[in-house]
Amino acid sequence: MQPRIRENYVKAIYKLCQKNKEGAYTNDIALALQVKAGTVSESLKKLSEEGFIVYYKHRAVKLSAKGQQLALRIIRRHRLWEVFLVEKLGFGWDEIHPMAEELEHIDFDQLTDRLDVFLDKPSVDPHGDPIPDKNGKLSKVNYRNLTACSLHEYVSMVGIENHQPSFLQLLDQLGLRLGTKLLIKEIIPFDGSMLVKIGKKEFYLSKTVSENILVGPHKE
Amino acid sequence: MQPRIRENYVKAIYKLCQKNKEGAYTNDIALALQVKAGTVSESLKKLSEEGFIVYYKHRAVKLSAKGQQLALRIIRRHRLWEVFLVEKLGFGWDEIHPMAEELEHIDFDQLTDRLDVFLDKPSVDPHGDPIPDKNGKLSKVNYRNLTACSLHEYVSMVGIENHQPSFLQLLDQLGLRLGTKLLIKEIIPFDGSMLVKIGKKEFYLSKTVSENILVGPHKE
DNA sequence: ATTTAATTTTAGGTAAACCTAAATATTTTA
DNA sequence: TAAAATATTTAGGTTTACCTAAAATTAAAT
Ligand SMILES: [Mn+2]
Ligand SMILES: [Mn+2]
Ligand SMILES: [Mn+2]
Ligand SMILES: [Mn+2]
Repeated sequence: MQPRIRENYVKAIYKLCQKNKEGAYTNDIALALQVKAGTVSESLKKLSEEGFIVYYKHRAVKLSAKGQQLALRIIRRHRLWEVFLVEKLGFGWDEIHPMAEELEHIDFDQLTDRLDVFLDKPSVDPHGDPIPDKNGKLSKVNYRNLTACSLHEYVSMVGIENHQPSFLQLLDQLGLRLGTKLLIKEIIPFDGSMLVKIGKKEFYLSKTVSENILVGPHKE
Repeated sequence: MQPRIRENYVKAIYKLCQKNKEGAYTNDIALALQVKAGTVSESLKKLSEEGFIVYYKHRAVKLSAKGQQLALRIIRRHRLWEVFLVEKLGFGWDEIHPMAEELEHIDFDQLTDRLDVFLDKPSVDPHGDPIPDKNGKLSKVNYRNLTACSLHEYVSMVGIENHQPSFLQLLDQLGLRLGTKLLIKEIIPFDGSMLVKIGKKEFYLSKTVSENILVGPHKE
């Protein structure tokens, strides 16, 4: 199996396993990779033979230790390149994903490690997602969803749960970026929206928006 | 035809055309790409249909205008990434080729152009090779071979004609890099070697070495 | 100008990653 | 628990980039 294709499968399975504890389902993998389910079945057999996944027919698949390692290497590269694109080349966080999707497949340990040093060993990417270290260790963060916060809480935006450009552009427009502090002034029971204060401005965030915002304590 | 494969063919043909004015021969392309001649014949037919080359059976092929454009885009990306790897990540000029060989295929105009700006629009790569501009224009340089220089000439190293790591490492060892000034103290008729003075040191360069060194006038 | 040698193309085949559609297995609903 | 719905796998087929070996062409050497 061709490395780039293997990598895309392994990464997709990794991401799906984070949502469904059970594992990744054939149809979901097919959707993620934009191929047909039959193709996925074939590929799963190969990935299993190669030792990257644990696979029993008709059951959701999980990554093996070897598969996890590979997934974390790809995610490390993806996120480091995203930092590069934003910090060094000045791209917006809504523009970088397709480029990182290609750059992540370039597999030279020296390149990754030197890039890491060049970027000052960042711990998170421009979307607030943590970057695995050289050994594939992923610092687990304890982010809360904005909708889980209580009235009058004062929090800081640390991540997002939706990476669509349109969502990122909306956040830009609202002046919401990583590190932005916000105070919850009011929670509207009717539609779940909330009134927040950011800097000097106050405005409403729809539930759909706040559901996709992750926050941490506003320790200063 | 898959973009990466097309790009490797087009680049190989471009390079071969620089040597043989006639064009690129099937066998030479096969050698450059490490495939069999039969495979090249097939591919040439496709590249011709796609309009990247001018192809008559049993004749050496040349790039069309469209093919040249593509070649220069790839070469631009290759050389810009090489500058990045050396200037920003601190790699040696003997280590970067395989990485650039992969990076050159990442095709986002914005990425290339911003990288160019980030690197201060370099005009040459770490090997002294000129970098095509955004419009594919390649400033043609007028380098002379060191062996073509005369006794007591004072010149500056501006390029090389051999990119093998072992050659680059030898130059490192001798303290010869781009911009190094050298004075030709003596030319030995017997083996074509020359005695050169670099800084305070003097030593002999074999003909094999000096044949692969390109120099320009030592204007200061 | 032949014959020989070298080069290139063509013909026929393989393997990988995809597809569609039929068959099978699992899960849900009645 | 049997039928219906959903999910997955399998079977058979396509395309692309590769291969080998034979055939055809071109170039070189008698
Ligand atoms: Mn990818
Ligand atoms: Mn990201
Ligand atoms: Mn390449
Ligand atoms: Mn170079």
